[in-house]
Amino acid sequence: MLNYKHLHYFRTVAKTGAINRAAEKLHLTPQTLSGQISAFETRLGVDLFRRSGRRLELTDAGRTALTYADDIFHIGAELEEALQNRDAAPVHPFRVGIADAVPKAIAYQLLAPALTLAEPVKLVCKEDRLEKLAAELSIHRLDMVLADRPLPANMDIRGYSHPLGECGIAFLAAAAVAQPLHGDFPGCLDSAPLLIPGEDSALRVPLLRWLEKKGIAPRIVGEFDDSALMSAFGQAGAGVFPVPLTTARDVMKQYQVIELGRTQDIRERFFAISVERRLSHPAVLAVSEAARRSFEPGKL
Amino acid sequence: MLNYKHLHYFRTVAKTGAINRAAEKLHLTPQTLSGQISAFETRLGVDLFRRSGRRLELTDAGRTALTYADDIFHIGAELEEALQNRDAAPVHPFRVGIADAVPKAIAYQLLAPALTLAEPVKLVCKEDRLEKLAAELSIHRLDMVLADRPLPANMDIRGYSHPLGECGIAFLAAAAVAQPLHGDFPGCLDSAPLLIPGEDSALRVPLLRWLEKKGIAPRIVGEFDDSALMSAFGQAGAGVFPVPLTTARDVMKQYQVIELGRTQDIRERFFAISVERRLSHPAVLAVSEAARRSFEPGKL
DNA sequence: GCTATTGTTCGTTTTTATCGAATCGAGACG
DNA sequence: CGTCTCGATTCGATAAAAACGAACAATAGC
Repeated sequence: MLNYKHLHYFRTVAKTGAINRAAEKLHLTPQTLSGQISAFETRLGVDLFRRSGRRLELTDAGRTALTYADDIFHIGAELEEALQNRDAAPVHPFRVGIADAVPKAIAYQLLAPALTLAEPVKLVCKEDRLEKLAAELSIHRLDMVLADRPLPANMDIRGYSHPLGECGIAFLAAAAVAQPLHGDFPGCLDSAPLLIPGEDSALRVPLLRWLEKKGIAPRIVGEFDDSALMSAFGQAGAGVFPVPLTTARDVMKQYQVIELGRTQDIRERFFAISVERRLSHPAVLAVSEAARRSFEPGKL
Repeated sequence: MLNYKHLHYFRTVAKTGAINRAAEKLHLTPQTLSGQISAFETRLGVDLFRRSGRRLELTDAGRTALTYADDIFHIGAELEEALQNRDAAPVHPFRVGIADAVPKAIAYQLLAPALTLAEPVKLVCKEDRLEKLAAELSIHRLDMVLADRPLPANMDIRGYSHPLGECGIAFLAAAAVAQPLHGDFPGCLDSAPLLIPGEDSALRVPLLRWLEKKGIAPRIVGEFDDSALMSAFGQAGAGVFPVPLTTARDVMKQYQVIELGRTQDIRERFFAISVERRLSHPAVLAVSEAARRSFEPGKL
């Protein structure tokens, strides 16, 4: 029988990337966490982490375990909520799925218009991998999905992807990281520490290709599915990280990082995916219309 | 934070219907289980069971919690399996979803041909509600879904429903239940205790309509999503229960029940749902072809 | 080569889960 | 109506687990 407490500990460590931080988050001491993780690995008979130096990184098995763990605790949270709100008014909420790769600030920016409609709507957000969200969309458990790419063709789902807008990207970094870099942008990125989006992001491939074409070879020190986590690491000085231009100003302010440079060659795009060809849900409509305005070139 | 150990205990009690039996299954004493369940309810702030006499029955909240719990432990089991078979040969298995409403005997009958193919296939079965299975089908995590209805139109999934066959149904009951009934079939069903399929079953509505049209008003004493569970209750003398004719003979033998009568007016149908229009997966093809033979009228 | 940081090991303490014995309540039965 | 049985429950004692403190090992940065 799987130990779900251990699974939870594992997930926290995997998400934060360090036993230290996870221990703090869980209100535990590092030695406890270390022991529990080892016990978990022993019971499973599989190594979840590779100990490289004093650093922990997920093994292949760890990565698959993490995706399952995400599912499990996601449903667990839903369960709790379902039981709490059991006697609440059965209002039909506006259910939006947000692909992991979409920066939270963008998601907010895109969704905000839905909250200012004449009739008040209850917004229910769910974050997950696009694949999962699309499946939920197909069985009408979501009204809309926000993603950084259209609905992939290999998913046999009747859905329509409405482009919301696109923009270039900016490269940001903490001052301590930016200072030592020499040369102009983008040359200064050469051999600089760089954080890149994870495999689920549509940005990843164009970004790597752009670097290659420019003859720039940064040191890729981290890979993040979640852009907020990437920003946090960037703030801490882990490396240079890309953000969509629409949010660059806010990120710089919030995370106290500076801009190294920007390019319009790499385009970050955003889509609203719905099952209806015509956007009829008033909230979906509001989001879609507002998006066109907010991505006007003048604003960037 | 949800206590997953408690959730597991809860699920076992809910599934077995009694603390006693659950305790035995879990290798625990009843008093432990009782205490842990109470603690769980207290922490959740919701009653999961209603204590009616010395019997336990699920509350409304309990029922919803159970469906979530099923999901959670289902994924948990998948996780364990995924980690165990990590170094096994990456054989691409034949992944079949079986809607809850499909009797297990039928599922076996339909799938058996896939196991006798020239090249051996590894069959992976997953049971769930049709809705969930269809979603997994759409993202290619299943090759085929067996259901008792075509793909509902309100799910916006590109899938094709291939009719596998159909048959009438038989009404079975334990001898002790059948004896006191007077009159011919179907009149004898009037005011008889009857078990019916749950809401997810395509059979439910036609069955109720048929009874109404015949002017028969049985006492509906139970409702089951799972036909095997229904048969078990039927065997124990809970009431008369319907089964598809194709399996009537086997059920009568296995559960020591007798047939009250049969009708061809209510049709139980079976479908294979796949994402491809043309059935190309050899195993899917084998299943589909064999189905036509096994449902020949002569065999019923 | 120091030093701060990060993860681990070991024995002890605290918390949680479990059990045995006894109790309660509902239904069955003479 | 009492009595018996069965299932759930309460309570204090006991066992298992999780968590901690202290000490240690390894590494990256200075």
